[in-house]
Amino acid sequence: MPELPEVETVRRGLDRFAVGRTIADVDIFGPRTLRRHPAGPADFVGRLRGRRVVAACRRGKYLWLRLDDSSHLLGHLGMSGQFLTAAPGDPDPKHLRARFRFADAGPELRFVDQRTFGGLALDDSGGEIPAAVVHIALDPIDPAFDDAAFADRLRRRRTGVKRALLDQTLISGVGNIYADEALWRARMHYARGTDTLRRADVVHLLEQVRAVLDDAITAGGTSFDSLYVNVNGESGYFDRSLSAYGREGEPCPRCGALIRRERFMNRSSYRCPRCQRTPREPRW
DNA sequence: CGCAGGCCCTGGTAGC
DNA sequence: TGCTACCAGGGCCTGC
Repeated sequence: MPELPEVETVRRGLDRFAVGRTIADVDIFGPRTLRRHPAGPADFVGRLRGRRVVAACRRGKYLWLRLDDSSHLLGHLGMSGQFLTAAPGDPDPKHLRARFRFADAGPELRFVDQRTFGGLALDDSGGEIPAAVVHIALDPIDPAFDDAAFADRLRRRRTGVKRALLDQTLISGVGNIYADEALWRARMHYARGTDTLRRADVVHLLEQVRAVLDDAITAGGTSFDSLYVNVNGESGYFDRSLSAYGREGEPCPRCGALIRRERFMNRSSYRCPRCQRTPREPRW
């Protein structure tokens, strides 16, 4: 599933593929992809025609293209969204949701999304970042991320540490996979109460979050192709590097105990029962 | 305000 | 074989 590393890989792809080009026309397929654009598809398409792409930006799992009139073409991949490139006239893939044609008649950009949790919107409210992104916290690889402020906020919470890592208003970009991986690296149980963490525990956890994100971005970067605007997150390029997530019944790479899968927050959590002991007062 | 849980969505697969 | 149930889970929304 696309989390920060996958979305960053897509952003880099869009940076090379789309920046500097002018949008000639857009096709929208189906009603769901623009559900966050209340003005509707005609408005969306009308505002995009003739706009030049100025920059490809990202915060957490949101990405957007800044356009030459200071509006933003905002996208979220959800669970299955992909941006793909194709030659004009190539057959439409299943689950094609949007097609962007460019004035240079070169390769087009397609938004493909099987499960339609993803979506697009156009924001021309004039802000530096799209209004829908304002409430999203900085992500931990943003140079402006404030470690001390994060530690303070986290320790004031009264919840489990994994819930907090998945809260995009506290720290963005971390999803189920990299939360489990970072907690495994930090030897921390997902139900550890945030209010029981010492400041040093938070610092250490944050180091593990950054390490796993950096490793995944590096892996995504190596598999990146100039004409294929990666990536669906299911392509598995980082799978071999996962230590706990998806490895139920396999030995912990650190201690050999068998990784467990547990239902938590209506999704699966993977942990090593020896390295990540259940706390005395868990906060589920 | 903080926090928890429901809901949206579809294709693959396990089980009967 | 064909049906049902379950699984993947990010983010918005609601209710307490």
